[in-house]
Amino acid sequence: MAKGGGLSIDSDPVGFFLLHHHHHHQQPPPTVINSLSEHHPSKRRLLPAPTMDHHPHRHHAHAATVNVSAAAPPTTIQFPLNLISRRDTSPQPPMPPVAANEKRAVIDEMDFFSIKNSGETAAKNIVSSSDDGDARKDLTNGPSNLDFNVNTGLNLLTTNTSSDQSMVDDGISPNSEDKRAKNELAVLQAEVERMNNENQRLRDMLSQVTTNYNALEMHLIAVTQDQKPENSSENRKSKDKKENSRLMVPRQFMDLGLAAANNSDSPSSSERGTRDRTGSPVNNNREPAEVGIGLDQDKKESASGRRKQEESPDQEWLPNKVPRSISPSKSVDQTEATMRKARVSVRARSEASMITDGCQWRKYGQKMAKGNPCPRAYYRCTMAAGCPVRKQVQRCAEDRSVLITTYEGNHNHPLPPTAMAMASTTSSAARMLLSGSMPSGDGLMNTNFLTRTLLPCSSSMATISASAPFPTVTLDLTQNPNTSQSQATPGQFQVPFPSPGSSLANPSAALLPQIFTQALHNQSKFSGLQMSQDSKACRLEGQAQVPQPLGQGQPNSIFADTLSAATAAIATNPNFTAALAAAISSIMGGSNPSGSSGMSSLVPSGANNQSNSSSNNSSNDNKISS
DNA sequence: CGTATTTGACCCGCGC
DNA sequence: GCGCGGGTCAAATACG
Repeated sequence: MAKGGGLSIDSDPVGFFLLHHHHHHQQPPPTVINSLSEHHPSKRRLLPAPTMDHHPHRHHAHAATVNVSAAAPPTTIQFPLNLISRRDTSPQPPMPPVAANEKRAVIDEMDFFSIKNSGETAAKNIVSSSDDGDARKDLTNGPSNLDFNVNTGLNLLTTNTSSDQSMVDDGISPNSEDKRAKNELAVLQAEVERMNNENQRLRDMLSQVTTNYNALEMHLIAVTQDQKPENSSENRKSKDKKENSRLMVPRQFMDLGLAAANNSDSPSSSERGTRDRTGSPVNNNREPAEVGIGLDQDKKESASGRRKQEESPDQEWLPNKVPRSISPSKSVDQTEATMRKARVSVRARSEASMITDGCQWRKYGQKMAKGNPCPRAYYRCTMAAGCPVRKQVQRCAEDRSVLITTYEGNHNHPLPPTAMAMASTTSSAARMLLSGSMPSGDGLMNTNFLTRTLLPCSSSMATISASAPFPTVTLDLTQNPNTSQSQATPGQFQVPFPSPGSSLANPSAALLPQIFTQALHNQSKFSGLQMSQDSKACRLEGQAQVPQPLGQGQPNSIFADTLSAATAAIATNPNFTAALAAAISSIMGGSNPSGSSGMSSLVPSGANNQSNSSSNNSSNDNKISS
């Protein structure tokens, strides 16, 4: 890291300045300098190079740095997401809770997605059991793990109550032993009861979800019928899709995974010209088509967009982005102009300077942001030439142990499975935000939808903020297992993992974004569907999206997917999994002849690919600083 | 020598 | 119109 932290630069300002003059601009040098010095008085020389690591102590806590939603109350909708259980089984070694502000061992990156880490179990299994349609396998594997986990929880509990055998060994009288046995029994009974309750609750939730699904399906059917005239082929496709979804919910999951893996189609785009100041405008037109990523545009905007090319919205993807602009003419432009870049922000406790998300990043800038003593680092994806994806990494001002990573844009290249989760998360979130830009009706609905879908297993908090600068979805992985939900869900064993942060390193944690993504994605599709009757838009979505799973272009599958996502989310949580396995499989079985297969496919599919190839990729994984 | 990082300057939108 | 602040560029530099 500390590559000689900028010693030299001071000397050459002149030459530098000259070179930059292509844009002879207003600002007289002095002003700039002044302003800089003003803003960041000390920072300049003070920050040792890589700064991310150095956090003196907390000073003024202040605004959440990255535009994490926190800012806008009104536009911010919070809902329990629940994807991850903090506790996830993590033999996870590192990271003592949080304490270590001081002596952070300079871990370069927190391995967010690597599955290899510490033989992860649950998540891995879930993921790995794959699509080969061997449902049984999945079930068997899954449950076993699940059971294991559950048991673990119980044990812990019992242990807490001092019911361990070891105690006996310690030489306690038979009497006490009896007592202990009783206690244990009581505890177990309580546990059982709790489990029952939880089951009940979950069952209810499932039924609710199912109901919703049906309703949505009906709705979708109605909608699609309306659109029918458009593209016969398209329609047919969607229809098929629909049927598939209905019959084979599970399959969809698998599709998701595969699609994700396949998404490679866009590589060609890599040649998208140097998006530098020079080329940006020209290339832009084609990019979208080739790359086919709706968000790319955003990206572009961000990258070269600054240069102000913004108003050449390609109609092609325009629909995607600004689907439902209300007043066509103006709104479109405005939307364009205002086009905000959708972002996904992940808050996680980490001592590392950066989380490992499976991509390769190159740092291209670092700046002090107002209100946060910690510098913000800017990274760009380097896995492909023109990849527009950027991310910002910054420590939270209030809690230096929290690392805030904000992603922006879609990758225009194939991603390693390990990177899929985050990538698809960002793209989906962005899409959702953009498509659902309508704060009112749709947005709300969407949110509710999502919320309800994921509610069942909420443990982490997701925040959607459509508020200013950029619409942002924030995944807060720093919070303790959900509040409300946890209580509602006695079945959750929170004991095991006191420090949520550490759990992030777990694979299961890694699934969160993915799950979330799927939900968002589906959801966005849904909203998109509603708003845009333009079949084209639909098509674009189906094809273009790189990271996306594919089968989803079709409307009807949406809910199914979401459901799947939710299920997957649940699956990530061993506790829930155990409880839900049966229920879900039964439900799946309802729509699909083979219940078991349904279940199996559910879990593994999306994640599946990930885990499988992850092993390979892990090596690839970003190596940013070090 | 090639690649990655550092870091001041530049660009641009926004609020006053 | 100006200044602020966020984001990006790219020369200089460090590193392997």
